[in-house]
Amino acid sequence: MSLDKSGKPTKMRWGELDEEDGEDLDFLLPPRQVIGPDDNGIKKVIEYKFNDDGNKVKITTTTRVRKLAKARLSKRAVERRNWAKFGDAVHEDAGSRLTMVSTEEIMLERPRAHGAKAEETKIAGDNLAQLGKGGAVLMVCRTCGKKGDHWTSRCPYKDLAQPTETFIEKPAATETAMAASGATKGAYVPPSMRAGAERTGGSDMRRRNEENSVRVTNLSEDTREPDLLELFRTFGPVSRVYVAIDQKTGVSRGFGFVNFVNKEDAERAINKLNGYGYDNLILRVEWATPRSN
DNA sequence: GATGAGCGA
Repeated sequence: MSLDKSGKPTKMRWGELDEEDGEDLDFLLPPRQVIGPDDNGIKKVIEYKFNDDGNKVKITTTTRVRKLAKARLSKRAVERRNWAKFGDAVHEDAGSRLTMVSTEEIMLERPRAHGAKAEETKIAGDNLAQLGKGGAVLMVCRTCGKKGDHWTSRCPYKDLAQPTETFIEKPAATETAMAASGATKGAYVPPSMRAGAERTGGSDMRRRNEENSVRVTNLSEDTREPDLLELFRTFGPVSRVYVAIDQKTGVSRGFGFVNFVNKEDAERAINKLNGYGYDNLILRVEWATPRSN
């Protein structure tokens, strides 16, 4: 309970609360201040009020912070309690509410997938501008770079590892690359096409994607891609696994494909796993014939 | 016995 200097209770009773004479002159009073709690757990609150006679009264409330609670706090926690408050909490009585709902507005920055948004919009705008002029060729094959002829998926060279000098010139510098292909600023240039990239002899051109493809048949119905990967990865890096699934029933069709990065690994896998008992069935593992498309 | 899905500038 709080007492003022004369020993009279200072807290107003509920009944008295709204019965004062309308005037609210509280803003004329000095601000309320909180001191402590000090090392002994003593906390003082100094407030000023007008009493019934309209005189300014200083009210000092002294309380003892519960020792028990304090004892439970770690040293670090006690230390944190003494940190200076910031934000809206500055106006809060220390310890009056341990948790408070923030009324502050906090702007969150949205993460972007890649590149700057501003840049993207600009690019889109440029394309639109070109469209407007009617001169834009939007169909550019990403494999061979040919414009207006076919999509990447229809590229006659899509199974080849890299475009050769036959249909795309290797630029001297990145800037030239962008200028030559008419690409917008910031377009991706694959490492193999960057200036200074070494070109391995044209003869050992490796096939892309579909190469070192191994067909696995006689799989049990519940064999899934992770299982296949688990089984085949012991031979070397695997670039892709696929298990044919019946689109209607969702059931495995009993065969799949595994693509190896290295041909030798694929070969060893075929030799080792063909005829290998797996899930009570005997696997057949052999080279896959290229996909017809 | 059997050879794969899907997207779009």
